[in-house]
Amino acid sequence: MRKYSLTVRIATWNINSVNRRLERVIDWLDQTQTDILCLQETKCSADDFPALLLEGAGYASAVAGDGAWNGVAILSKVGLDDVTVGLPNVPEWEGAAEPRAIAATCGGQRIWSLYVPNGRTLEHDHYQYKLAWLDQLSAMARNEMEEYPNLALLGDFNVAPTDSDVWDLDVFADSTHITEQERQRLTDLRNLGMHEVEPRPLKYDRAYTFWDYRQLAFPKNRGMRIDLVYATQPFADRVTDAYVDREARKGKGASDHAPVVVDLDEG
DNA sequence: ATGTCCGATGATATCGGA
Repeated sequence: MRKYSLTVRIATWNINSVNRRLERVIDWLDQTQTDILCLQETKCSADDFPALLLEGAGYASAVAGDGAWNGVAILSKVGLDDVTVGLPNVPEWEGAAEPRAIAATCGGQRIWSLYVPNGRTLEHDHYQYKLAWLDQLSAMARNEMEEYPNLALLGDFNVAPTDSDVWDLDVFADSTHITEQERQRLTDLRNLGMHEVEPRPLKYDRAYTFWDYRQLAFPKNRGMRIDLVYATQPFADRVTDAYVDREARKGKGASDHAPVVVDLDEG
């Protein structure tokens, strides 16, 4: 339930296909009274995005998408202005710029919805693409911090910030998501003066945000915390709560990610 | 409670990606 104080509720959720998940997303928005939702892996073109149905639910949409893969969006019922599609100087994958970043100014906040490349394996070109992409993310943040005091980067970073953010470190030996190189890119964001907004778990010790669909990973809590929020100091100072809504990972028809929710004092 | 799910394809089963 909403508190009586003035709060903006912002969330990020990798939904693994917006069209497969639309009813769930709209129900979740209604239940949680979320004001701004960053989506990743919408897996649909901007033209096919269900903007009218979301508008019926009270949300304006900003969308980047070109088909079956990737795709990001921002939904907002507190304003959606100055939309920017894509990172400046974004590295290409196989000759094309992928839809992995979108920004908008929602109320008083500058919000980015981000889907960082997975990297696949350490030997794969996709891993170098991931590192280069994260470098451009830092470059964007450095520039936008000057213009927007209340800036936040939310999304699926595909990086576990610490060893405690994966369920079994041994399983990830020689894998992406935990390497020093990837974590250095998160350190780069902190060195710019951004702060990680760490969500509290609603169950268990760690606030994982992703559990593989396979091998009963969710019931066994074999998860990873890879959906992250980085914010400027003025933004971070307004945070009154942050948590992972693992309930949204339950049941048939769930995404393999749970939403990260951030409550912000409107001041 | 749960032993995968998504979208695409010379499709109606198989594959890449996650």
